[in-house]
Amino acid sequence: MERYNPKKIEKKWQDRWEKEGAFGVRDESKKPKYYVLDMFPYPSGQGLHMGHIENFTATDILARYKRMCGFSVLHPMGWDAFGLPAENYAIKTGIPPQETTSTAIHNFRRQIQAMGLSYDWEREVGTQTPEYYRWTQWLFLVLYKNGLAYKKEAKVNWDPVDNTVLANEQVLPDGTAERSGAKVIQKDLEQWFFKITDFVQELVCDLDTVDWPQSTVQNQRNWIGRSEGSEIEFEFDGFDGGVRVFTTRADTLMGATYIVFSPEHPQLQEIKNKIKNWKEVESYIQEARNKTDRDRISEKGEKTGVVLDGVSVKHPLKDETLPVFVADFVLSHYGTGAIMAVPAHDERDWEFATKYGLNINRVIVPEDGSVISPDTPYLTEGVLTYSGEFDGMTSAEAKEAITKKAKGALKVSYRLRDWLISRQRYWGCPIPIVYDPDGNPHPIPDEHLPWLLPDDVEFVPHGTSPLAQSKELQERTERIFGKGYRCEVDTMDTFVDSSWYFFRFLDPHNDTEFADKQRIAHWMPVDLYMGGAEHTVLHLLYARFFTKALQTLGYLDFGEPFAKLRHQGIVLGEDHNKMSKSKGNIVNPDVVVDAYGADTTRMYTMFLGALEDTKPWNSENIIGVHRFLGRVWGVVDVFLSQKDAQQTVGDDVLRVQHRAIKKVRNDIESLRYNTAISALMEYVNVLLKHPYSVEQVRVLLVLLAPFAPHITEELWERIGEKESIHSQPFCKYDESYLVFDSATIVVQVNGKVRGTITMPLDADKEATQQEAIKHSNVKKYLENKKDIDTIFVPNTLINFVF
RNA sequence: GCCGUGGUGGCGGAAUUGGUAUACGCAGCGGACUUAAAAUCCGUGCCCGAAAGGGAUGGGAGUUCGAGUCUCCCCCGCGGCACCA
Repeated sequence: MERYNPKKIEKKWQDRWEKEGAFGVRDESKKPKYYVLDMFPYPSGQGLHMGHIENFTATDILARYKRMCGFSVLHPMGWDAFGLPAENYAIKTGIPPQETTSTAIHNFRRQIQAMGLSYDWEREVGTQTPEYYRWTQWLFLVLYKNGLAYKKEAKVNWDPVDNTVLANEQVLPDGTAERSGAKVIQKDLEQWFFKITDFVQELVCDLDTVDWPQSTVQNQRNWIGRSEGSEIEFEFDGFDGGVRVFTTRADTLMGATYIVFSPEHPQLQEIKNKIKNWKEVESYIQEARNKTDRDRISEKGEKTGVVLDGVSVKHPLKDETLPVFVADFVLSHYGTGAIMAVPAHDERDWEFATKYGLNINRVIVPEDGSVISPDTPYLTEGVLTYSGEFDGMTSAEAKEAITKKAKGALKVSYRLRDWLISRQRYWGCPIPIVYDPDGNPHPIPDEHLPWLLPDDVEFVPHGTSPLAQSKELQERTERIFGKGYRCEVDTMDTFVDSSWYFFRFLDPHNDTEFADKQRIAHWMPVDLYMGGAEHTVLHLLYARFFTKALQTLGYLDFGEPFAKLRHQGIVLGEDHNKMSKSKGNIVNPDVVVDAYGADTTRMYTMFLGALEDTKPWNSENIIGVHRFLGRVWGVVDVFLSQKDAQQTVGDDVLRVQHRAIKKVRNDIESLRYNTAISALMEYVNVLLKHPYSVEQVRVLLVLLAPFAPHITEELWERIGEKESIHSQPFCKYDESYLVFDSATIVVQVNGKVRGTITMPLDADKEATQQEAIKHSNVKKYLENKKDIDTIFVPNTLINFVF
């Protein structure tokens, strides 16, 4: 038989699998289901990167394994195809995004097929197709009709380079846009929002019910930012009404010395005739409005504010009045938009109080009675002092007691805000809303969906949405709805497209529903979802929100879409840095596949290290996996040439064989592919040194099939099998081969290893001890020793201690 | 600053409940085959030491007969959040 040459076999099998539709779902009803899903890629012009290869290979191994274990496996692939890069490219070159996207998708599909990935191509979806976005629009309208999508004027993040509004999530901590890198500015615009905050409780609680990486759950929690506290009212002194504040430290109420409004607080307008210095206050508010949240902080931490002249409030539990300020360090969108300041126990309030010469009343001391510095705020909880009847209480006790006494209420606040989905861009899903001549919004009726994206637009941005220039769109709108109607010209954030695609895969060609109810009931939730950790906040939060919204509206009977989630780690360049064009360390999958074949590329990517770890690529190490496949080829070659000779297979070989089966099974189930591959290597190393027969060859090929689908299919055929190896049942192990009749026991003296002995299985302490002291290297340490204790662990270890 | 996560040979990395640290692979070294090279195969393989032995899992302490694994303190890397009261 000739040498192993992947070029000669991989294409052959890929073509055959495609022709036979080998990986479509069959037998949906009889077998247990398994839905294994990849985060679908944005089809960029660069083609697949190593992260995709790692991601897709990992799920492919599991999909193939589950099929062999008798599951009906749903394993689809699609394209998150709307988005800025294609549009920006169009602005530069004039080539329409439709064209570049279609080219990119072709290239992605070619690369994916060259990897031998077992997707069900019948179910391919692309978010940019009218068949798909028709249902994105339907989803928008469902939310709209149920009050979960609304339009309001809002201060929004405006990206002056991409000429679009951004979600908070798309603005980096330094105040620049994630995409363009431009400094984001503030602008007041009418925008569409989804009411994700309606589901905030479930979004937090249900995190307890999913099998997700700890860090991802934690990131979601951080983002949602739940905190328990109290709402307490401070009445105005001399006129009706009061200021409600939110605090998590009600225990410090007796130390509150002033009140601060955020500049956007609506109550300021209501009481403006009481404010003697309104002019000054108003100009401060105006100034603050022009700043981003980021700007407000980054001014070297220096806090600014203006006192409200003529306004003060009564302390709810003390006979005191407190001054009131407006200051932009207080956020309008969190809590009640106003705070009680306790400078003795809050860094920000301390800073502000120091600057403006305000009172600082310490009311908490450490529980252990230690002395604290008078020059800094004391931030930790402790015991109350100077708090009248509450003195001596701990912070925890006082929070409730003080809230009650002050006629406040316990309250939970969240950091999460509603999701702004309007984008002033072309290459996205049109928002299916028309405005009548009076400017009132109306949903576009179902019969006009999909509401098509026009193609008579220029791509160069003008600061308005590109759709506004489309003659066809305006004519269409007036033809259908009447003279004077105009339609919404913003498109949706592409995260909307990608937040429900996992439903569409269940029923991609359905033109009456987003997906058939029975199919949803059958396949959901996703059993394993795999993708990059960069989506731990946005995509996953939005997908969970949609699922919960659809559940509430009766379309689903579950609230969490992804039962189990895992992230593949980042594949670094050979220099241990993140792959990037500028570093010139990008490993191109096409080049690797061309050099070694898909099977080697798949296996090496999995052999790099633990799936979830960040690990560097190494172009020298890959040869090891390639050699391994060459040896597998050799094992079969030897078998074929000696087929007629009678081979006696030793028990040692059988034991290794069954151990390998068990290890490979367990490791695949727990996604530890690197060690599964090691086990296969050990098995092959043993076969190369001992006689084996057809059984060992079959086991080897079946175990290896999920990892290296081409070579195993080829060799399976060569040993005379007629059916595809990928429809064979996966190997089972026989426990009796894993039980040994003797055990190697480690002999230690004072905890140091001095030798090993072999004992019958389950030998008792007495027998083991007697055998151990005969060991020459042990004997010399035990001579002339008295009071020897013996620690004995059956079948494992004996330790002499003195 | 807060939350999470990680630190093991020259390199990538293994190590069920605490029980022979370094599996598997790369590179290295020695050898076989070959006119030669490539490819392939066999052997070797943490450090110090001639050996006996001793020392090693970021650093330091502790629990234990026994610690990569458990506890505490510190250092460093990575990810997230950060004026959220």
